[in-house]
Amino acid sequence: MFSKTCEYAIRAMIFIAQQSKDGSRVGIKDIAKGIDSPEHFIAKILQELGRKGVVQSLKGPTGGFYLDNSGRKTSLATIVKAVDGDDIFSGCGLGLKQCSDKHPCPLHHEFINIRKDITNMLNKTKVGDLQEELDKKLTFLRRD
Amino acid sequence: MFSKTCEYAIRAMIFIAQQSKDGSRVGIKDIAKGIDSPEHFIAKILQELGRKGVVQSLKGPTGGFYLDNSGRKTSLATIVKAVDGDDIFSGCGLGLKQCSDKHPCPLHHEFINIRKDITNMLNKTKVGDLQEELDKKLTFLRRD
DNA sequence: GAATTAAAAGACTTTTTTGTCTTTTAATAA
DNA sequence: TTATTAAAAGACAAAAAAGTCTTTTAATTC
Ligand code: FES
Ligand code: FES
Repeated sequence: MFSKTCEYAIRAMIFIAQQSKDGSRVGIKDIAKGIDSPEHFIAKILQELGRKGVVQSLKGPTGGFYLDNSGRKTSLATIVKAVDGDDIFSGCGLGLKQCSDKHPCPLHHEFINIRKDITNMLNKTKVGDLQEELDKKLTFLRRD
Repeated sequence: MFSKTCEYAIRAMIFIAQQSKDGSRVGIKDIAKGIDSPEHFIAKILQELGRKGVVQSLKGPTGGFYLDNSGRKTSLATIVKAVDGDDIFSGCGLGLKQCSDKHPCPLHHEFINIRKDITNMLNKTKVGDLQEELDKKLTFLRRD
């Protein structure tokens, strides 16, 4: 469904939302541990998200990654688009160069319903909502 | 959603169903042209599907790939499982090692509905059904 | 201002996926 | 039975994704 990069990105965003909700920042090492990802790899991913304005960061002592209240309202769709592009939102399920109602592939009619459900789900699901459930220990970012 | 390999596999299966419905066989070159895929690559994919009994083939003159009436009832789920494994049917959407109701990731509750829809769709969609729509020129296996 | 801290940048490596090519095997046709 | 045809097998190559490491830049603390 998502690339490994994108899976890490989503998990990291939720973790950062949780760890920075008091206005503090969280470092790469803690993020990597918190979501069970390779440290340098998630660093690279977050730098890219930083460049695109999806996550905030600050260098130096007390520095790290954080999300403000508006950042907490970021949808998963925003993250997925930034990392994986919009293939999942508009691409053909059977790999034709273009998905089109006028020139549909054999799976088109079955596929567009699912694609719409995925799109709706990603659009309506916000990082902050997922973080709240995480706080209540109803969900988990890693297996131990 | 699916790997390139799996996209080609599904398209090839539908094409083979179409071309072999009169009891004849279709060669690799025609398949590659018919679904717009690299010739040697789809050959390799179909060999693997052949080993797993998902498609039939015969060597020599008048040889090629074909599907009998029972093969035409093959579901997309069978093809996807043979090629991509069952990650899409049971894997965690955020990449945790295991998807579990007892230890759900933040996306679990949103994701399992979509996963169930995908599973149902792949199980109920049969190669033969898609081939019939293709015959009516309602759908297409390639652009141009 | 100097030392320290932590992210940014980017070069590099490994693994996986995708794609290509050549040789072998098996079926048919003459 | 020999030539021909077409898939099977498997080695090989290229590209993309995933992961690692080192150096640079920018904050903070002393
Ligand atoms: S054309 Fe394939 S999903 Fe629309
Ligand atoms: S645990 Fe992640 S989808 Fe079920």
